[in-house]
Amino acid sequence: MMARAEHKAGPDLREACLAEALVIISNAGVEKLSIREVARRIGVSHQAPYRHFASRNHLLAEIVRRAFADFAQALRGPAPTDDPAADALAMGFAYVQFAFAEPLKYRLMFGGTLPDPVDHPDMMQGARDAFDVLRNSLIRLYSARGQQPDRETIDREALFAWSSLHGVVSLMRTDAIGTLDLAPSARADFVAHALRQVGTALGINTSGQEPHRGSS
Amino acid sequence: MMARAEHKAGPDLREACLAEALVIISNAGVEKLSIREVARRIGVSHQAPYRHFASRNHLLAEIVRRAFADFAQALRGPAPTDDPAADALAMGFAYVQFAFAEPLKYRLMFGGTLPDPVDHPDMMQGARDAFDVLRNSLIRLYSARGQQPDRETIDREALFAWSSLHGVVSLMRTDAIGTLDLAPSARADFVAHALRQVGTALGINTSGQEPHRGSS
DNA sequence: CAATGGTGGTTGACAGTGTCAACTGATTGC
DNA sequence: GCAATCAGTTGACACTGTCAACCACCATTG
Repeated sequence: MMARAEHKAGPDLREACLAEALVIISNAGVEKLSIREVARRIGVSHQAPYRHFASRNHLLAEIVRRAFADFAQALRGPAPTDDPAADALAMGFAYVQFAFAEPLKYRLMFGGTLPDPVDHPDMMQGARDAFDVLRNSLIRLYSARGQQPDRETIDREALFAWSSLHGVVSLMRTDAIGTLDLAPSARADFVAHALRQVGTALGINTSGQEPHRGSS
Repeated sequence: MMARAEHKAGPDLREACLAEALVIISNAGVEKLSIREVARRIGVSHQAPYRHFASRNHLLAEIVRRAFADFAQALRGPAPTDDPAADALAMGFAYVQFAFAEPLKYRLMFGGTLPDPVDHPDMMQGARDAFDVLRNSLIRLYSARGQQPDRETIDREALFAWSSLHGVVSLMRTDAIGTLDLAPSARADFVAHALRQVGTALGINTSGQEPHRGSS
């Protein structure tokens, strides 16, 4: 009688799983992601996803991998002009914008609940790509000043820039910032201000824009 | 025959649970923390901890609360001298040092898997305290320069400093930094360099220490 | 064409989890 | 002395990930 529900999703069950997993994560958080729930929603047996993902973490790792890839792409987004300083700032904005436009992905990438990268070597490829984008932007920046810093210097500055941006976004997203009783405008300006400060530390003087406190 | 194991822990079962939970978390990560495992290790029934904690998250929230309290204490640690700039830098070091000395607690606080602060109002008290410590340090810093910035400015700068430090530590801890192929010395100097850069952005010129790149 | 094997799906178990409910033994206040 | 409360117990229930065995189909070969 072949009653058995007609082998639902076809060959794209893998994609369906990934899509549904994203829905779950965005609704209930990553820790609520369960393979059984994914299967249930798709209308397929609880074991079916295991044909496509060796474990829950493998499913999650694939989602994270794509998130990193998107992230790297977003950083590559602003086409380079002939002003490396402006480009660097644009990349900073792109970073923050991505974090706000795709909070889900961002949280996935930097939220700390990643599957162990050792078990999922490809997962972090996008992270490496993104870091290269940042490195290159800094190299252009230095080179426009007639400097040719060595790799250590570049890596140091890149790490600093990245970590500052990450810290900014991270504090924004953490509930920590919600529980601090901040002056309202401070919270609003926070991102722009932090970007400006990072620029300052890297020796970019935000063109035309006078720093609003007189010192230095 | 009163065989029932002699009501083990006494009134400090609560403390025993917290201690054992810390062991579990440090060995296997926070997501492996389970009330049943805690109970099992202490040698008590799987339901006993519920006398002291309404749920697994309440147990976790108490651990997090103490971690934040310790953190605030660590930031208060360096006694203020008469050099606010040096004090601010010392606080930066204290921040990073805490993160390295107590990676477990730090990960708990900023790892992103916190119980919802709305359900655990006291949990973040230490975070607010720590932020106040930072605010005060900056106020002293400005005031030593003869400035009296308003609260928005202070909050902005405090957020920037905090987020940068957090970003630094966060990248250090994330496996992300492990998967980037960095110049080795860049990784080693990273923290010191970032602290210096944050100081630069805040207008602190690290005394006697010439910035190693010539510009401005 | 028939046998074969892989591929994608199924059901059924098992151990582990959080948590509700009902119970028991001791301690304590009246 | 006795009721109440506290601290811990056992026993369930629903949920999870994952292993194992099974089944249906499709494409391949012989």
